[in-house]
Amino acid sequence: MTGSRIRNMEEFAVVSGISRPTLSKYFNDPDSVRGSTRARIEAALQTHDFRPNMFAVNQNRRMTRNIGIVVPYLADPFFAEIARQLETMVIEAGFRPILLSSHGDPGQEIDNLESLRTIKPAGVLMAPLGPASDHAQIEAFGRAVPTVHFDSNIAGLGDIFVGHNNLQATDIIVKYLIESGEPPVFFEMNTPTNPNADHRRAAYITGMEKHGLSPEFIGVDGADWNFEEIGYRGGLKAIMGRKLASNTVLCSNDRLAIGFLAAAYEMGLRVGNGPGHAIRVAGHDDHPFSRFTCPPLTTITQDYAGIARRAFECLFTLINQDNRQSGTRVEVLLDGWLIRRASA
Amino acid sequence: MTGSRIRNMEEFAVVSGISRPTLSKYFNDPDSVRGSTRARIEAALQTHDFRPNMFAVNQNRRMTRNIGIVVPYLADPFFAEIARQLETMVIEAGFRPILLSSHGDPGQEIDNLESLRTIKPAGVLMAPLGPASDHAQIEAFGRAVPTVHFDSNIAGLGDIFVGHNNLQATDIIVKYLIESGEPPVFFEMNTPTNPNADHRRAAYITGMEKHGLSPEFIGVDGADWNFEEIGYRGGLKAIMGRKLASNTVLCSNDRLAIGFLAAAYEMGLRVGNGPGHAIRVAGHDDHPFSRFTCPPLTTITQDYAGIARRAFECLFTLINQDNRQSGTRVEVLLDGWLIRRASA
DNA sequence: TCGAAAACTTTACGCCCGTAAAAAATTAGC
DNA sequence: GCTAATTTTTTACGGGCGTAAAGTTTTCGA
Repeated sequence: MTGSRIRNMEEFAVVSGISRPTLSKYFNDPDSVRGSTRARIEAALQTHDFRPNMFAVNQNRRMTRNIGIVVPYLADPFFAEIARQLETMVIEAGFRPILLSSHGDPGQEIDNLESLRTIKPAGVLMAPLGPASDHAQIEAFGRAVPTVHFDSNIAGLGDIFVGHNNLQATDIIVKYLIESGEPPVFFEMNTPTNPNADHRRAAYITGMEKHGLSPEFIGVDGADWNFEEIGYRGGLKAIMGRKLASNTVLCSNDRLAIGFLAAAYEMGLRVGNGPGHAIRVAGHDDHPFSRFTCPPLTTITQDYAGIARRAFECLFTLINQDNRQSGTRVEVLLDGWLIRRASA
Repeated sequence: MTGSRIRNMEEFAVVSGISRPTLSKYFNDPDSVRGSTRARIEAALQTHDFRPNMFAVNQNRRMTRNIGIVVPYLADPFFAEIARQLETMVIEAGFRPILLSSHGDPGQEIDNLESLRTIKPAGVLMAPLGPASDHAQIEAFGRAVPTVHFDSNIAGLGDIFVGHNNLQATDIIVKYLIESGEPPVFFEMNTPTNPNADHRRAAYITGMEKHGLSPEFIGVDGADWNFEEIGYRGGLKAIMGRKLASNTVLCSNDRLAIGFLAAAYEMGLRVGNGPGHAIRVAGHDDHPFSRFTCPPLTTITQDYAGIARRAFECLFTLINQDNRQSGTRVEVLLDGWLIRRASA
C-alpha cells in the first residue's frame, strides 16, 4: 500500500526485481514458479498492491476463467439459492462467476448470452426460461461455448442437462396423498412458464391412473412470475366456486401453494391432516420458505445442493475435455424426497 | 449469420466497407455516425454477426460501461428485488451491470470489490454487510471508484447513501400499534447483522417514550442470515416462556415476523386484530412474501423502487461530474408507509 | 566440483481496439 | 454549382499483457 501507484506489470517488474514474463507466469498460476521467486513476488505484493489488468489478461488468453451463470428470474428464491451455491463452487474452483438474470424476459435471456459471448467464458451454467426461450439462439450459443443446462430441460439444448426428477418426485407425493387421505386434485397454471410444470402434470396423471383414479385439475390464469399471487387468486376462486373435487390439493409448485394457503386462510379453511381440518395442501420444490408457512407445507424436495454440484462438476469435465463431441447429450436427473409437514 | 466468421473489427471493416475508426465510433455510440453510414453498418451486422471484443474495448477506454452492484445476500428476496430493479435501470441506461453477492461474508465482500477493481467500473452501487464489513477496505475502494451505498448506512463510507428512513417509518407503525391496541414489544436479534436494526430499535424507544410508555424487548440469538428460522425459534421460546409483556409484537423486520408467525401458528395463537385473536404481529420492510403470510402481515414499506431509482440516479450524476469533491457526503432517506393487513 | 536440468531474463511480436492527426470525401447551405 | 462544414478514410501509435525463442543464471544430484 505504500510507494507510488503501480500502473502495470512492467512497473511491478521493476519494483519487485522479477522479470515480467515470470510475473505473468506467477499470476497465471502461482505454483508454476519456484518457491523462492514466489516468496519475493508475494513480498513485493504486500507493499505495492498490484493486480493485473483483467482486460489485457483475457484479451490474449484463449480461455478466460469466467463462468457464466444464467438464471431466468433471480428474485425467485429457488434460483437465488441455486445461484448462491453455484457461485460459491465456481469461486472455490478459482474461477470468476458472472451471474446474469433474464428477469423472465426471453429478449433479456438472449442479451445475456450475447453479453457472455463477448467475455469469452470458459463455460456457462444456464437455466433457460423454457418454452418462451429463443431455442435457435440458445443452441447457437451452445455450439460456441461449453454449456450445462439445469432446471429447465429443453430437448437438444446444452451439452448436458442436470435437473430434478419430476416423474419420480411427483409419483412419491401422489402416492403419499392417496394413501393418507382423499386423492389429490392438481392445482396448476394454465400456461406454465417452465417445462417442469408439464412433467409434473404428466406424472400426476400416470400416478393417479396407476391407482385406478381419474386425475382432476384446477387451472389458474396468469403468465408472469408472481406465482404466489396467481396461486392466491386461483385459490380464492376455486374455493369460493366450490370447484374442488377433493379435500386434497397438490400444487404444481410451492410458490403456488403458498398463495393457495393464503387463500385458504382468508376463507377460513383449516389446512392440515385429520379431524378438525377442512383441506390438505401439498406443494413441490421445498422452497426456502415452505418451512415457515402456516401450517408448514408438505412438499417434495428438489435436491438443490445436488443439482448445483452435479451441474458444476459436469461443466468442469466438459471444459477440461478439449474435444466436445456433439450429438451426445447427457441428462442427469436427481431424485426428490418427501417432506412431511403439517399441511398434508 | 452467413459468410465466414468475422474475427475482429479489421475484418468487419473489410466486409462492411466502412473504415475501422468509423466502426469504432459506431460501436461506442451509434448516434455519432451519419444515418446512412449507420444503416450500412447495421446491414452488414445482419449478415456477419460481429461484436467488438469487450476486453480490447475496455482496455483502452478511460471509463468502461460496467456498473458494479454489490449486495450482502442475494438469496434474501429484499436484495434480490432491489438488485433486479437496479439491473434493469442500468441496462436501460446502456451500461453493463455486474451483480455480485457477498453471501454474508465480509471476506467475500472485499473479494467482490477487488474483483470489481480489475474491471475498472464506471461506478458501483453497494449495500454493505454492515458492522461486519471491512470499513477501511471499503473506504479505500470508494476513493478509487464512484460509489453509492444503499440500504446499509455506514458513517463515512460511499460518496452518497440512499436508504430507508427507519426513524420515520418505525415511528408510524409504533404510533399505529399504540393507538389501535396494546403498545408493542420489540422483537429483535441480539446481534443484528445490519445497521437498520439499530436505527429501528432506537426509533422504537423514542416512539414509545413519546407516548409515555416504557419500551420492552425480546431479543433472540442467531448470527446468520436465516432470519425466518431465528424468528421462529425465538418466537417459540418467547411464547412458551410467556415472556411477552404485551399482546402486540413489533418485529424488527418482516423475515423475523414470518418466523414469529409460524411459531404463533404452531402454538395455536390466533394472530390478528379484535376479539377472538390472541396476539398482534407487525413487521417492517414489506417483504415480497408478507402479503401471503397467514394472516397477511401488517408492516411498513421500504420504498424499494424509490431506493433503487434514487441510488441509480445519484450514481449517474456522480459519474458524470468529473471532479468528485471529497468530504461532502450526501444522505438520502426515503420514507416508508404503513401497510395495514390482518395481522395487526 | 561438475554438468544437466530447471528456472529465470532479455528481447520481441502480437492481440484487438481506442484514439489522434491529417488528408480525402461527402453533405449542407445558399 | 460553389464554398464551408461535417463526416469518413488513411495512417499511425499505444495500452497491458500472453507468449515464444534464445541466452543466462540458479539449483541439484552424483
